[in-house]
Amino acid sequence: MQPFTEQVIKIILSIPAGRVMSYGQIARCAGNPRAARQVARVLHSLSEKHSLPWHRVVNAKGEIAIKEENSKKTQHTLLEAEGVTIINDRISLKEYHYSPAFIFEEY
DNA sequence: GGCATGACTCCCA
DNA sequence: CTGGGAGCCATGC
Repeated sequence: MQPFTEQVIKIILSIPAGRVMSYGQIARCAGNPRAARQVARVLHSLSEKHSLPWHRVVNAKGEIAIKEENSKKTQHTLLEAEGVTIINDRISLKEYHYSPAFIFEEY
């Protein structure tokens, strides 16, 4: 067993360029379907320290979840640079949603 | 142990 | 489409 936070970090690191995952799905893959908020919290506090590809993480609607305009713009730019098309600040989850080959079970 | 925090999600008006 | 409200729970002080 590993801390939920580490599971989350590993999953985020496993997201390939040009793909995105929602907070909810990351939480599910970490074995905790209702921990979407914890995922958010992890990013809020650890993204910079761990150099995580947080720009590949969006909310359930495929929109950029971050509030700060500056970072939001950065994420938008980074995603398009990886080939993700963003229409009306919305990403087509059908096309870009990523399902990891592994999944952490309940621990 | 208690309490606040959080870049969420789901549901309904 | 927007907005509000409830549920959710790991983490840190």
